[in-house]
Amino acid sequence: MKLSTKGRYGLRAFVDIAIFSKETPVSLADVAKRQDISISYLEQLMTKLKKANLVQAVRGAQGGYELTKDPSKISVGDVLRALEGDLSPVECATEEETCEHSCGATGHCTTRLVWKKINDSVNDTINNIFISELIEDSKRSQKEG
Amino acid sequence: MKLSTKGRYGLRAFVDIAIFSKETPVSLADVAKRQDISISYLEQLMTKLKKANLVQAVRGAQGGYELTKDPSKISVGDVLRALEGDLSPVECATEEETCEHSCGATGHCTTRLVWKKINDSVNDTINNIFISELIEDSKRSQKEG
DNA sequence: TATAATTCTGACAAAAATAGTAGGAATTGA
DNA sequence: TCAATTCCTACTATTTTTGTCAGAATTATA
Repeated sequence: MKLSTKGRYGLRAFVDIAIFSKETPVSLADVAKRQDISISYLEQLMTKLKKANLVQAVRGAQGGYELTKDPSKISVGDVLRALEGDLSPVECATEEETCEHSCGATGHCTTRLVWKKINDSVNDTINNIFISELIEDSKRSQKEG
Repeated sequence: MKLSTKGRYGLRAFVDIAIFSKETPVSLADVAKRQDISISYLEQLMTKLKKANLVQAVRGAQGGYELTKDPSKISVGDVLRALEGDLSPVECATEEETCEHSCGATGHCTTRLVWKKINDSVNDTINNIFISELIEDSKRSQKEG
């Protein structure tokens, strides 16, 4: 049940961009330095975030990335799903049909209820944390630290 | 964020044993047939469940496995953690120290709050589903189906 | 216009984790 | 004794993860 580095690095990078792109776009070189993630890998992550329409790129010199919307309108769930795909603990937790094909259970699937509940609780959680909150949190800790 | 087959098969196998071991222990051969999981693989899973003191084995002919406690006293969380280890989405979600070593963040870690919240919600969920409920659910669906 | 700073794209590859299998030893009820 | 069973230790194929690399395309600026 571990999140891959895509999700972990990606969310950090996203928050970094959110914080530093207020006036001008942020280059991946800058994100890479601050977050200690290679530029190449960040490029992969950005591809996913662009497809999900969460960031937009400005190409060429002085270019970089910026958010497409206000950070208060983007949830952690949006970002993580863009990076990791569906976060459900098993395939059949999101499908509506029976899960016979995926778990081999004939007829009723005893454990499906469990997977659905896990899925719901994870989504409830991450859909209700917004990037703006993480930015605030970061600012607050900078003052304190 | 997928559960491995250890967790998926293991929980199914566990519920199977819970249901069929009321009077005599259940052999893995029987579980294997009903759940369509190889005996060899089940053996691996049982090792983990035994270590966690959730099942006990009866060796020799007519032997098998049975639960160590009443199914109403065993949560899905107990079983899944025995099979998968810690279910937290990242390493640092359960540790108390800073997570500098695991995520590379210097100082305050912006995203740690997120991982902790996910971790808490998953654990809340699975700690409050008991094996007895899954058994009831299974019986109910047998009557209906 | 030349150059440097960027993103964009696709291919590649090492390492780690997953998902098992295989063989045989040990135990025990009938 | 023997058949059924758990126990234990290796082994291995496949898949996923975690990146790297090379170079093309784009664009601001000197």
